[in-house]
Amino acid sequence: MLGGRNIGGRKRSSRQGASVTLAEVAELAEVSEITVSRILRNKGPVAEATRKRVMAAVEATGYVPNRLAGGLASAGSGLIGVIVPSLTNIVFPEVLRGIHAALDRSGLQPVVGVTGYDMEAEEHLVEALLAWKPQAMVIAGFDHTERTRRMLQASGVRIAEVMEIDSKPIDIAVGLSHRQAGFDTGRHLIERGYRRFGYVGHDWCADRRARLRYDGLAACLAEHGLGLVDEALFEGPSSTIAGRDMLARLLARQPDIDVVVFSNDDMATGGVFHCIAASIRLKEDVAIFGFNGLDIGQALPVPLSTIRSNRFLIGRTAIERILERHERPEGATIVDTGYEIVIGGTA
Amino acid sequence: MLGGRNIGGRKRSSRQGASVTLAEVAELAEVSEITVSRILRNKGPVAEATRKRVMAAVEATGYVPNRLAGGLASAGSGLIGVIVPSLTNIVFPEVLRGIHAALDRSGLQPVVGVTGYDMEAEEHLVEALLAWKPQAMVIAGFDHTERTRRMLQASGVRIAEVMEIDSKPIDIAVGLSHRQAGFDTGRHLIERGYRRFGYVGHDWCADRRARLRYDGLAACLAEHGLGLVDEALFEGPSSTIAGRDMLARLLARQPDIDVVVFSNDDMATGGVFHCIAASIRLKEDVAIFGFNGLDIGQALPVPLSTIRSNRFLIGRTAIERILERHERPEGATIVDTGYEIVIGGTA
DNA sequence: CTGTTAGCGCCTTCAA
DNA sequence: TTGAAGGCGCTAACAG
Repeated sequence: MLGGRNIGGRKRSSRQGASVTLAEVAELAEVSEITVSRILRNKGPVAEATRKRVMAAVEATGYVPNRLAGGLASAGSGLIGVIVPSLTNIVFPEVLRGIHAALDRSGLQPVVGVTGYDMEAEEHLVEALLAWKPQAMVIAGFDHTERTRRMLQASGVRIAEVMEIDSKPIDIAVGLSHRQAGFDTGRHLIERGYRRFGYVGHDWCADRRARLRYDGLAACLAEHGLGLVDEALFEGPSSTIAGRDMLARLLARQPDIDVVVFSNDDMATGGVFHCIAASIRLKEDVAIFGFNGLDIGQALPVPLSTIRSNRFLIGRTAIERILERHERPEGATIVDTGYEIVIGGTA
Repeated sequence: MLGGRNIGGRKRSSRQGASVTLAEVAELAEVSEITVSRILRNKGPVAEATRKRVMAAVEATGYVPNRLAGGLASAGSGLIGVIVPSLTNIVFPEVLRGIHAALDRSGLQPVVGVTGYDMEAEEHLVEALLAWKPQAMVIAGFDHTERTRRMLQASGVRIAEVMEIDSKPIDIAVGLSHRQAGFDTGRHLIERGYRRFGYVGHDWCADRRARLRYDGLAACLAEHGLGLVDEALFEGPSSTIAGRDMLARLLARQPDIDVVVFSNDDMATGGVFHCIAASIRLKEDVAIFGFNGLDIGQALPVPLSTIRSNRFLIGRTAIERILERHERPEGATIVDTGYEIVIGGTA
């Protein structure tokens, strides 16, 4: 086929992969490089006959375009930088899912960095990812070093700061108001008749959004002339075990608390487990309230009362908004993806 | 400082970011481009004075290297392609964690693709990621289309197929034998005196590894002259809710089953919830056994009996092995990351 | 220790 | 409808 022309004459670098280049495909198809390039990108007019010949050559050689070269020659790299603090906490993989869903078949690929809730690490990652000349950048939260902020600002590309909307973004923020969510938690529980509030939380240094919810809750209680009876804080990341242990500790100190607000569903699930194991009746003896609306909470023997944040939606929306417009607009934008109170059976 | 030299004279393309280039830094520092390049990469000998001057220029300009250009000019892109079937199932984020951990400060970045358990989608992803000329490729499982396998093979880069080791890899496999794990599950439970086995599973089309475990279990039972009394299969992805519902259904049909093996911990956790809600005594009335060894299982009111696979280790090991050697060796390698039976309290 | 030359593989701009 | 020339930003290989 194709006359079996020998394309071996060209001097080939002996480098990685020794992959087929546009030039080789062009030679085999007996057209110029640019014609092959045009056909592969569906750009500009091409004769059907030429297209067929070229596609055959592409097939025959097993050509895979080099996007490094493509990105360098044209403007965009076709990469999206994504920075999350953790993959352990299920909420971030869910944001990633949303990002992948929105990116599907766009020809763009996410390059993911994980900070481990460390702002220094984040700074290095931003620098590293910016070196790929990404089309855009998605980053969790507003907690950046001054230099990180400068780099993002100077990059000129679109920046989505996701998860929260309680601060002013560089470009666009997508998420929910954690402070308001905390406030609404308090109001909801007060309306349901609870008065003696406890709180079980995890490390705030790492998770500033948990702190915002706490602040909102405290503000709400204060507004109603109430306050937290007691709180138990775990010095580490949130986990089911931590929630279980901390609730045990809190109830040992304050047996007459009637509702405990947890920093998130993982912790709250642990609280539910403690109650089951210790034969404490949920809601009657003590009520439990979480945050996130994870699937696991709804599968518990008694469905967890909580607030559903929309992680998938956050990821998807961030990408959608960013792709709408390639250049960064003048003012900042805030997109509120909202939240809903999930009634459940534990509060 | 630096005499405030004007670097504006150079014609600048008005393209994306209009970012600072090596040439500009070089001009400002009054050295050649290659010198700046060397300094930034710590390659070759450089006078301390020059280094200082160059670093100052880098600072002053806010230079960010362009890795597209760097990758094109040198051999490696500095990208690692990673393909997973899902981010919903927590095991894959855990593998990603291992990958990120091993990549930390290596200067390599993962580019992640998600297939949704779809081999067509996987094929597109492999093609797309290969276009970035990745240094290596990590991909979950052995289930690829013929073309996918050809592309991976032809790429010449190192390929790690992770999660399982029950088939022959293209280059290197890192994971555990799911068939053997299933077999050992059977043996362990038989040793503990269980005889009337039930099985609760999820969609096998998507999750072939669950199928392998099932086959191993069945083989073990057969070897002991036993068989599954009954099984309940959920037509969809694994989830806690599904496990809960399916166990309810199974026990309604077969009240005298004494142990139920679940396709994984998510499903098994649902099973535990069903028992708690229905006041079925775990182990006495019915025993439950999972697979994965997730944290959630160990935080349950009764810790789940299960098998711990080592997802983090799988991800980390895959990267470590791959980075050991840049060229793909002749023969295939298999790395068994093993598993342990977690005794727990449900079986 | 530093610079020169010559690409990497592709795409943009112009011309035919 | 196709092609030629030049360059994207960087680095390898050799000089000096």
